[in-house]
Amino acid sequence: MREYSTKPRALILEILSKAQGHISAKEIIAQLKNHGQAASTATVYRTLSMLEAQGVVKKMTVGTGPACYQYMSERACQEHFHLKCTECGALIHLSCEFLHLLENHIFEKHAFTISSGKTVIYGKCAKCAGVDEKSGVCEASEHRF
Amino acid sequence: MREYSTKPRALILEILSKAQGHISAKEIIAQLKNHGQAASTATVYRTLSMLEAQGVVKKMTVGTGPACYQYMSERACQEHFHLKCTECGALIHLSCEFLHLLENHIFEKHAFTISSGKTVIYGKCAKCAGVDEKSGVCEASEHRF
DNA sequence: TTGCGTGCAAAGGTTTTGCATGGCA
DNA sequence: TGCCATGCAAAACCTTTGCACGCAA
Repeated sequence: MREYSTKPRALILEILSKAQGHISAKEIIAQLKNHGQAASTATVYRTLSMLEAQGVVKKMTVGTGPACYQYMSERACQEHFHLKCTECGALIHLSCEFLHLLENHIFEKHAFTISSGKTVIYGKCAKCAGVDEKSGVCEASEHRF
Repeated sequence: MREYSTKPRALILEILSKAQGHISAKEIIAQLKNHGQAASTATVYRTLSMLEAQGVVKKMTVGTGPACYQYMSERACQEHFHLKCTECGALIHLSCEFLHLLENHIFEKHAFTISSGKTVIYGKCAKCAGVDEKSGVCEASEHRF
């Protein structure tokens, strides 16, 4: 069962590796169209499934929505959490040291191993709650979709 | 906007309250058929959506599969967090000071207002992860289903 | 009587699959 | 040349929605 190196696969991998954080199958297909439609829907899903099995990408689902995939580079390996605004639907991608402390606490004191990729924290974002965007600063990378 | 008390709703609530742990919409529909098909698919989804908004049931997704719903027997479930084991399905109710610190941190440093009642933290419980149940103790109330 | 709740069917979006063709090694 | 990969279309799956009718209050 050899594996071939094809054009669609190379493109999909490239898109995944350049993506900020996670990306959905739909977005990958959209980006492919800009490159001249070099892979069909079925190929995208089949390739993603293969890459997931190989551990090259990580699959995560946010709520009931479509699955998202994240390329596992050294940098992207930082586990992160998701904040989802229940009003406007914004998804905030958050890597923050405090959340690692949370994981440690829950593990050490409550013997529960958090799966950050699967966990979504619901609430209201600054806009919808009418709060000043940045009352403070935290050593964290945030990315908003 | 008054609310009516109807037969389908009563049946759906009964099935939810008798379910061990979580139950999917599909399973609810299957059980309804045994009772003589007293509610349609659409009604099940509409009712579940309504109950979720009221905080009577909690919606949770395990992997890519269909959404599952779990009846919240205690009304005080708004003030604490829930840990859901993705392997055995156990739902752990957790009131812990650390989680209040988390809420404060996320609010002050990331301007996001967490809704603890709507948030479900996914991961593996001690049994499924093969970890000693209590390596430490925390000032917290835990309740397992 | 009022207007919410229901059922049916159709549509919606995401993901998978069958089958013939195309392309890497 | 031998297989694997691809494309297309259709299907599978879960969930939502439109619309007319039914029913609780």
